[in-house]
Amino acid sequence: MHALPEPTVERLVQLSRLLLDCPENQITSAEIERRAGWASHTVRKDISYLPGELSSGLGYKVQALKAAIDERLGLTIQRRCCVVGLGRLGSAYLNFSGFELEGFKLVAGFDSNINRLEILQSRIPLYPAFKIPEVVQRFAIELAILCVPAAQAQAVSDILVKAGVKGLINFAPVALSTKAAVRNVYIVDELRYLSARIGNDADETLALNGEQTKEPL
Amino acid sequence: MHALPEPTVERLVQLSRLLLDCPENQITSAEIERRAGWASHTVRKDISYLPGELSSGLGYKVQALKAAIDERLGLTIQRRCCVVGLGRLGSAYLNFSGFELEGFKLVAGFDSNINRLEILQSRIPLYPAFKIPEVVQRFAIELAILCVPAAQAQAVSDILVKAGVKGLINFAPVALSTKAAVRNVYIVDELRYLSARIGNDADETLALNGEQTKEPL
DNA sequence: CCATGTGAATGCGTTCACAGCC
DNA sequence: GGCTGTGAACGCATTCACATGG
Repeated sequence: MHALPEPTVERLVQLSRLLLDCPENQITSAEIERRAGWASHTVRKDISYLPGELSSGLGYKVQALKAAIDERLGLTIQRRCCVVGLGRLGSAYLNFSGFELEGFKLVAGFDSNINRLEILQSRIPLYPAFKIPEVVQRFAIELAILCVPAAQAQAVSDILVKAGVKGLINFAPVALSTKAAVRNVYIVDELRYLSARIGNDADETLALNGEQTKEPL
Repeated sequence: MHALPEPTVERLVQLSRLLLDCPENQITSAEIERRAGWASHTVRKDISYLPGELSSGLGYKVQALKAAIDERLGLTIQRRCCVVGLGRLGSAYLNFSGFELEGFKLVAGFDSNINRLEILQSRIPLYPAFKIPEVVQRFAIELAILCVPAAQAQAVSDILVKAGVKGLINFAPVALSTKAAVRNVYIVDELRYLSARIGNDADETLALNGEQTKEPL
C-alpha cells in the first residue's frame, strides 16, 4: 500500500467529517463536489486510493466510504489530547465540546499559572505545567493543543514531545523545531494571507456615503 | 507582473512575519532555512519573484526584503477587520492584541445575543448582529473572523460578504459557498490530520513524505 | 569563496478521456 | 444512461546545477 499524496490526505480528512452529517446512504462524486468544492474527478481519484468496494451503481456507500477513509488514515483510534496554556484561547478550546464526537478525548489542561488553574472551572482535569511529563505519560497523551505565548512555545513543545506527544497544533507565531508532527494556526498569518488574496482593489477611499452597491450573490 | 505560485505566497506571508523579529540587518537564505524549515533554494526561488535589489554580497537586506514582500503581497495596506460571534473563541480573538502590530485594525465585534454584548468588556466596540451591514459599510471592514456556530456560518457569511467583506477566516466545520476569500480553521480537522500523520506506531502506510525534515534540536 | 539568481530538469498532483459496470 | 475507476497527458512547483556578482 503506497503513501497517499499529501493533498489527498488533507481532502480525505475533511471528507470524512463531511460524511458524518450526511443523512443519505449514497452519495455521488458530483454531490461531494457541490458540498465541498473539489472537482468530482479529484474526489474520485482520491477515493480510488482507498481499498474495498465503496461504490454501487449510483454513488458511494456513505458508511463504507467513511469507514474506509478512517481506517486508511488511522482515524479509528481514539486519541487522547491536552490543551497547554489556558489563556483565553486555550480555555476556549478546553471548553469546546466537539472533540468526543469525532474520536478525540481531551484529558488534561496545563498552565504554569497556579492561580489560573484554581479560577478556571472545567470538566477537564487541570494540572500545573511542571506535571506535564508525568501526566502525559500516565494518560498516554498523543496530541497537544499548544496555546502558550510565542516565547515559551519551543520550550514547552520540547517537554511535551519528550514526554511522548506525537502531534502538536501550534497557535504561536514560531516555527517549532521538533520531530513531532506540527500544524501551525496563526490567525495573523491567516489575515495576511487573505490580504494578499484580495489584493489592493479599491482601497484608500474611506467609503464616505453611498457605499459601493454590491451585486447579490 | 505575473501571479506568484500559491505555495510561494504562503511562504512569503510567513517570511514577512519572521523578518519582523529579526534584529540583524542581513540574513542569508541558509539562515532562513534554519529558522523556517524551507530549503534554501526554495527560499531563493521565492524571493527571486520579487522586484528590486534585495541582496548584497552576504545575504538579503532584511528591511528591504520585508518591504518588498509586503509591497508585492499588498500587505502595506492597513485592513480593518471584525470578529463575528463572541463565544469563547470569538472573545478570545476579540481580546488578542497582536493585530495592530502587523497592520490589521480590529474595529468591531458582533453577536446576536444582546446579553452577551453587555456582559463582555472590550476595548473594541461591540454591536448586535443585525447591525452588520451598517457597521461593515461605515468602517469599510474588509476582513472578518467568523466564530459563529456551524449552523449559522453560511448565512452570516452571506450577510458579511454582501456588506463588503472580502475575506473570511472561518472557524466552523462547513465549506462556505461565497465569492470572498476564505481560510478554514477547524481544530478537529487539524487533530484528525495529525492523527493521520502519526499513524499507529505499527502502521507506516502514510510514510511521512519528506516534508518537515528538521535537524535535531 | 561566499551567497544569490535562474534556466532547465525533475517529480508529483491534477486533469482528462474513456473503459467498465451497475 | 449515469457514475465510477484509472492509465495517460498535462501543468506547475520543487529541485538542481551552474553562471554571476560582491
